[in-house]
Amino acid sequence: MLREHGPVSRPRTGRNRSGQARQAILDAALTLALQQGGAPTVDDLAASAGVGKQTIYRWWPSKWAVVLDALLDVADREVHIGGSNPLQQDLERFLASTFTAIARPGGTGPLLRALMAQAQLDAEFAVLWRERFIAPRRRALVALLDSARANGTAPAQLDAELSADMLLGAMWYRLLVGHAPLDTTLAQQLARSAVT
Amino acid sequence: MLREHGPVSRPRTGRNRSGQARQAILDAALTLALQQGGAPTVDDLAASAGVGKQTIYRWWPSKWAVVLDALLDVADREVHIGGSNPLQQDLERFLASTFTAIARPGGTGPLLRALMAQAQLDAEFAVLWRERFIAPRRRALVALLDSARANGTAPAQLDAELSADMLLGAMWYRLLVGHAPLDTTLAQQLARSAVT
Amino acid sequence: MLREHGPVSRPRTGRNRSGQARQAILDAALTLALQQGGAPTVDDLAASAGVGKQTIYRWWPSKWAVVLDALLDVADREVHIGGSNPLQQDLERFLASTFTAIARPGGTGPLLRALMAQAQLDAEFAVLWRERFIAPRRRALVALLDSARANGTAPAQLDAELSADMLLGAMWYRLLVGHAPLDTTLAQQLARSAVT
Amino acid sequence: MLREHGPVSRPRTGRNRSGQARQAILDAALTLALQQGGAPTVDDLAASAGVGKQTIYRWWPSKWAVVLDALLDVADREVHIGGSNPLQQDLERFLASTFTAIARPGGTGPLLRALMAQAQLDAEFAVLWRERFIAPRRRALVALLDSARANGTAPAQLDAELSADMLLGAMWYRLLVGHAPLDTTLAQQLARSAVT
DNA sequence: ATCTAAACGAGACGGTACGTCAGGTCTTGGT
DNA sequence: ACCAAGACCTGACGTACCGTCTCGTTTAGAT
Repeated sequence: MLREHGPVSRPRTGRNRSGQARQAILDAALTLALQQGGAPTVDDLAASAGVGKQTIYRWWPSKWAVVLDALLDVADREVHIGGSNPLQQDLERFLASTFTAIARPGGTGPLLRALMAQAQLDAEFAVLWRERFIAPRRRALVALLDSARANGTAPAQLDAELSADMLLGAMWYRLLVGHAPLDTTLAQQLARSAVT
Repeated sequence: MLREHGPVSRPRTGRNRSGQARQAILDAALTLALQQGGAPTVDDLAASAGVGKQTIYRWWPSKWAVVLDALLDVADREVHIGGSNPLQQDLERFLASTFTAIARPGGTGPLLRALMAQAQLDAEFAVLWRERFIAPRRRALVALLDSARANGTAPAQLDAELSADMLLGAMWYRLLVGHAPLDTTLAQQLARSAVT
Repeated sequence: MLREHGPVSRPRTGRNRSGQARQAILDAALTLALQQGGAPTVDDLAASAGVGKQTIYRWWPSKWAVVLDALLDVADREVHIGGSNPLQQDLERFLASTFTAIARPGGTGPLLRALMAQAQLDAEFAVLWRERFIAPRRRALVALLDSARANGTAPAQLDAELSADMLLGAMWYRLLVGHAPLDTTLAQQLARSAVT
Repeated sequence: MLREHGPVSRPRTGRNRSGQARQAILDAALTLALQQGGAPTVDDLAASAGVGKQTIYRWWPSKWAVVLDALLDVADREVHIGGSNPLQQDLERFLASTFTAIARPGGTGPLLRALMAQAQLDAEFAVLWRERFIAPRRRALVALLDSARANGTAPAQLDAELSADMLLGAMWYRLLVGHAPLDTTLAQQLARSAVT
């Protein structure tokens, strides 16, 4: 949902937004997007949600924003953030759970690839993508690294920003290029490399 | 150009003109692609090259393959591979020259983003992209890292494959997300992190 | 206003119909319709009248019915029916005044064309159009012709129904096709042709 | 076919217009239009003709122009023009054959109504309609009336233009209003009225 | 003075059709 | 034989209106 109104300026009248339609759209978007590994056509999305196209365009600037919203509703369900254990352990768990959510059958991998691709082609969506998906996850990782340095389980000279880019970069690079899998082995290797 | 003809078996008349068309297509592709930061429409490309659309599809499977070819013609012109100096020095030069070619005004950054995006949406192009662009560059970096380990300027336990993914991953991650620039500072940081 | 209630069966409660809204709708309809030479969109009509769309659909079956009502409010203001003079004179006056109301700048011509057009596309509206606009005017003309035959100022063998169709037909044909103006010359010619 | 090129200015290259597609479009247009008594949707028309929508918009400014072209291909097949017999006889035959083509089951009546309606709503189409359909038919009738006056089977003072408007006007008025049928009785009455 | 019910402005909703854009294929006539 | 020009089919897009369906508010007769 993008058109959030601030504190009510004018007494709203008129029919309220249909939560039913909103949810049907998000559900259909997620289902179709996971099935196809990309955004469905707007017509398919509307038809599958039992909704008029205008209702989609009324609330989202593009179908990609819908898919992003749908994704955000389910993302992080399975991701382990941690923060109180030795860094290598927390990091490995974080990465492993992330990789699993992405790479398992029916996982979000194809969807993430399509969304990252769309962010390259559509500057307007790029903003949403960066601010609502990429940045929060990167911030969480940076925070994890910083707190580890503070409690001594990470080297003092560790640069959290740089490490985050290398860790997430390796993940995305593998996901986008596909030359090697995102598996637990990789999670271990990355976690170990971060603490040395 | 993908349908490379073997050594010319029979003297051909139209060949001269064809080579002319091929170059016009590549030139137009590069010019338009750099201008727009993405692939032009096929009609625009053909018109701008003074060529029929069919002539494009006769030699390339899609306009993206054209753009890739055009990119390969100019890529690496400015990239410093090295190999005989201490790793940190070679690596920093390699990364810095790469980043410059990408991030300078009129650089290939927007083009790389668009091609990486397209590789996510088009499985056929993904193969070309991986084999003709991504893999060679990754191989060069892995070779550099391996040789450095051999001559002792890199730690013995360095995992070249993993390091390559982290280094290139960081680069692509920044390029695709755009949260921070690809500059010489980053090159230094990455080079230093690789030798520790 | 179409939904006339019969004798009150049950004691009515609830807010009364707003005469203000009704008039605002008719005014807006007439203004916009004359401006644009056709029916405005329902949204425009409602907005321009400061009214909800439902208020329109509560009282009229379609926007066309609104425009028809608006037209009936102003039609015949300037039309001279006559009946006591020689047919040619009465007829000429009737036709001339009708033509003027239609063809003068800001006249109802464009509106009549649009309504006749809509009657072809919408069977439900066709009934309204025929019964509330077309038929009364045709009846008036037939009555005029019949009374003229009775008082001897028209030929005894004159077929009033046929003549009415020819006179009104010529008018509508010129209005709809636009190959020649609806002017006083035409009124004279038609009036003369009717009495021979 | 609307985009007639003048005398060839530049040697034409490129694929020629597909006569097959053109005919398929016209056939589908006629079939669907007669079935539905109006223009089909552009999607239906394209699908039914096995053609892309763009192919329709490439050659006709609107679907209505297509339907008009389709109608012109079949119009006049059954209309008897005459010209060498007494006016009343020629006229009656002309009108009767016209009425039959319009009013018989599966006739062009509904289509003519829809086209006349569209001409009221779409100024661009109105030009086509007037010039390619209405005017030629009116000219034929005027010529018939004029020649009859010349050979003495029509009154000397007959005004061919006015009579044409009254005859065709009566026809269109009945067709558009629908208060009475277009039958042979009407043809007789109109023919008789023209010669008195 | 309350209650009930209808009409009201507002505006979101499901739908239909529109006209446009781009991709990749096919066909013609000129060189 | 090759090629420019360009017509073709396909499929998706985003927009314009339509007529219906809520909202919460206002108004007026019945209790």
